[in-house]
Amino acid sequence: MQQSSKRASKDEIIQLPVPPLLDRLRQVVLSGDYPAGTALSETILAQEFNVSRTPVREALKQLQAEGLVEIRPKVGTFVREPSRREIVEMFQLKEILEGLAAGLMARRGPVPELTKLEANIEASEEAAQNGDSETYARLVHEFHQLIVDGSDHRKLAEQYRTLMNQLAYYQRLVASTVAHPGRISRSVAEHRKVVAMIQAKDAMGAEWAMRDHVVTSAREVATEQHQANG
Amino acid sequence: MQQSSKRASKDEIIQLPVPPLLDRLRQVVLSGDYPAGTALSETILAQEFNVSRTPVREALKQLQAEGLVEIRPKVGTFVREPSRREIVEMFQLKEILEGLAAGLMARRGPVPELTKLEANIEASEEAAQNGDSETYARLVHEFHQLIVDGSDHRKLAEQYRTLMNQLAYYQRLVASTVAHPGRISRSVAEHRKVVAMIQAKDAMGAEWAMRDHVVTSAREVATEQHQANG
DNA sequence: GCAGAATCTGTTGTATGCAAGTCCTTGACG
DNA sequence: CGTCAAGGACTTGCATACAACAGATTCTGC
Repeated sequence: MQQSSKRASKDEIIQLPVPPLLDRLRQVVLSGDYPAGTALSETILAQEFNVSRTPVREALKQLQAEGLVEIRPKVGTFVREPSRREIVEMFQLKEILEGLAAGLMARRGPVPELTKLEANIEASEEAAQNGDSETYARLVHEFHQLIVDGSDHRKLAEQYRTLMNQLAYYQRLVASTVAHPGRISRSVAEHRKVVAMIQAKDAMGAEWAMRDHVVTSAREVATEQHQANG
Repeated sequence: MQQSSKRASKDEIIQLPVPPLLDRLRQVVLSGDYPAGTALSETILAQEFNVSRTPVREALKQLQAEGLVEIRPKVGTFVREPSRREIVEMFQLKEILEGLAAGLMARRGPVPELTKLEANIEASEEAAQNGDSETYARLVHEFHQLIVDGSDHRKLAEQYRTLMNQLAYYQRLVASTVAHPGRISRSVAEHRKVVAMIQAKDAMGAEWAMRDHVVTSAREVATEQHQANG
């Protein structure tokens, strides 16, 4: 009896009652409520979450390792704003990570994610025709995530997640800017090509189609951003 | 007077007297003195480094994020041993990271690292002819590091470093196994090809030459390992 | 009015105490 | 002899107290 309850707590139910402090703090930073440069006081955060400073401090150090905050010794912790250079670098990493993922997925053959990708493309096309940019943005995000998940590569997925976390605030900025009308159909076509390559088990073709798509998207986003700033 | 000493401490001399605890603890884990699975008691480490448990605890959490140790809640901290699957995954990441680095370096044109690479190859050839496997191993490590440094990509370099840290203990294992006699000359040839592509500013060629080299090396290492175990 | 020094507030960094949990060992019992 | 339960020794997790430092502010002398 005691054993059964213990086993249940070791599976996954233990995480449901209260999410770890680290995740809650990460959500605070990623929520965007605090703009870049905002100071995050350990004391205030501790009161906010009804814990002492010690666990808050440990979590903040983790977030610093993830690149989400910057801890200036003896001064304080601040929400970090990636530099232009860092953003470029992160998109380059995004390119090769997703490229590897697509190639690996092509090698795996028929997996559940492939079916979801096909459904995703159909839904994307429909959203594009209806001009539903919000659903379309969600589907694009889902597409890239399906590629990563379908690669069945844990370390890749982990690095990809931290990378996207660092790009999250930037993504928010560009999400508001509406893409060129022609861009959407071209983007869907690129998605189609990636899926086709995976279906054909053409690993190299899938990798390059994916990388090409990421590069094109990033360039588009950069010009949008440039136009918005200029 | 007091001000001058303070300014000196703000430049770079402050880090020389005593390296940060995190780095010292990382060295402890990477040194290999404690085999995988060894328990690292916070109390003992604290006494060892003449500090309290709190900073030790923070550093250990960082090392867990880096994948070097595993913290089992309420049980203890242990030196982590990557699974076979993780090693395969990390070599795949190594492949695309170094590939990207080589490609970026090709795009950069003449940089100091390129000259060092040429010198490295000559030295490698000499070490190979003399059968000096120890220097050769060191030069191989330097070659890969030069590629990464020459890419001038900070985020890549950072991820590469943590990746190689996780592979460090594994590298130690295979470093003892002597490579096939024919492998060394082939490896040097692959290095030559990478450098040639970079000199020719052929980014794609450099990327693929580098990736091919990494894949070949990894496969060689894997079979060596397999033979040693079987 | 102004330059510079002392002060004061708020922050982080560290040490320590205590509670809670895990695991091993020892003992009792069938 | 085997099995299971209770106890103890060890660990981590958290809360709290204190010291040290950075930055802003105020005060003083001119």
